[in-house]
Amino acid sequence: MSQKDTKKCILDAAERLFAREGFHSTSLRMLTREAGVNLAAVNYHFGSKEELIKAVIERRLLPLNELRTKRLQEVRERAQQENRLPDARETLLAFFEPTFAFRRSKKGAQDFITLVSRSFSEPDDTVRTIFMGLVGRLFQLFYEVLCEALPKLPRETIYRRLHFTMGAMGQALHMTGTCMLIPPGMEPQNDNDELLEHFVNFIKSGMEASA
Amino acid sequence: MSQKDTKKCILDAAERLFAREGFHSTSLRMLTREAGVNLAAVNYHFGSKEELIKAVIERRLLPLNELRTKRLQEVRERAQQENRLPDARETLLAFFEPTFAFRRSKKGAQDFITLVSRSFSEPDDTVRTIFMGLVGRLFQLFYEVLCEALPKLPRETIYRRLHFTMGAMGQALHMTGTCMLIPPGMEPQNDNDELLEHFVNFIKSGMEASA
DNA sequence: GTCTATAGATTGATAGAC
DNA sequence: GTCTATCAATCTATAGAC
Repeated sequence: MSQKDTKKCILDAAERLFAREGFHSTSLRMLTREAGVNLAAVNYHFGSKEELIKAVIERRLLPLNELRTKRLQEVRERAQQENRLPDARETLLAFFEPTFAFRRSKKGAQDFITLVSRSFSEPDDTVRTIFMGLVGRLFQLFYEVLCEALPKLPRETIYRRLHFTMGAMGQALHMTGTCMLIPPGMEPQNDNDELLEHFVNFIKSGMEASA
Repeated sequence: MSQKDTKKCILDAAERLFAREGFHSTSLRMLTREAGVNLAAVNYHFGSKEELIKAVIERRLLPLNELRTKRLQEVRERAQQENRLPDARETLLAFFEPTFAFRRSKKGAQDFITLVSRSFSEPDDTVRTIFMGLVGRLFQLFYEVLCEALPKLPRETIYRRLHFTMGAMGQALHMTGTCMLIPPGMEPQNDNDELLEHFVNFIKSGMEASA
């Protein structure tokens, strides 16, 4: 197996296991067995278990964040050129369309989503610090464009609502996974576009509520 | 130390450490040292680490769920007696008022909230299964009263929005903890009533959005 | 009921042969 | 780069003295 394949196999297995079993519950033995590589390979290629989780998160999050940042900047610039305020729905879509699209884009994306959704409330410093470092500037931008789109609302109100929104997003993104309520006879709909539509409707209405 | 004190010390320390370090990262050595009791005390009093986490969750959640259930049933019965539909805001408050009040009621409540917020996306079967078993019927009731309050909306829409809501609640409840965005010069407001008010406004608006 | 001591298993990491 | 073998530390759980 080439070096590149080995690294990729480890990253794939780590993504799957860290998401399904948790970071601490996943041992390197479990992980390397699942990846079909030698036990020593993780430390050789990544240095440590901590460096591995960092690599797992960065592999997916860096490109996704770049895309979301670009979309948000476009919304802001288009509004400036047309001498108007950014539209709230456009702003939300700039952030959530790439996010929900990513969810269906790649093998392992659902596992990654689970991993990230949990990072908001992750107790482990390693994981949470890595994650927060990667999304901080993006969230700041999202917050600023939202404030421009909703100039009548106090900024603290938007700030709070953005937190609520991020929590809601976490649930929305892994709704395909475990559902907490299973009303009899109700099949969870997993169509991605429909889910995004429902989600943005919900959030837009909540965001625009009078303060 | 009396038997009762020992059990309580263990429960308190477990609540704190499971919330702050995670279930798997907390060893019995760490836990019993923090509690000021002997290493063997956990297994003597609770049987195993798994039984301990169950006891930690049940101690707080059983009384809280009883209260929320009672409040929801009252909303439903009052509407029936007055021959009208339940009010959406009343329904939301029946669930969230006790929840947010609990957050400030007891020492250790904030740690417990952290623990529970994370349970929605908890990878560990032990924790998630215990938690889901304890809230399943309550969530079902909440869902039903909401459907009665919002008869114009498709039930699947309410079902989805209830998931979003639960995710948002998780973020709202530990907003006192780590904040992801810290816009310069903005001090997070931690007044409980105000947070509840903001939250219910947000959720009510999202819940009532046309489908 | 509380303690010490320890069994028995598993962990992350590394040294050294190939 | 990949492997085996192993170290040193940690873990949960328990046996047995007091």
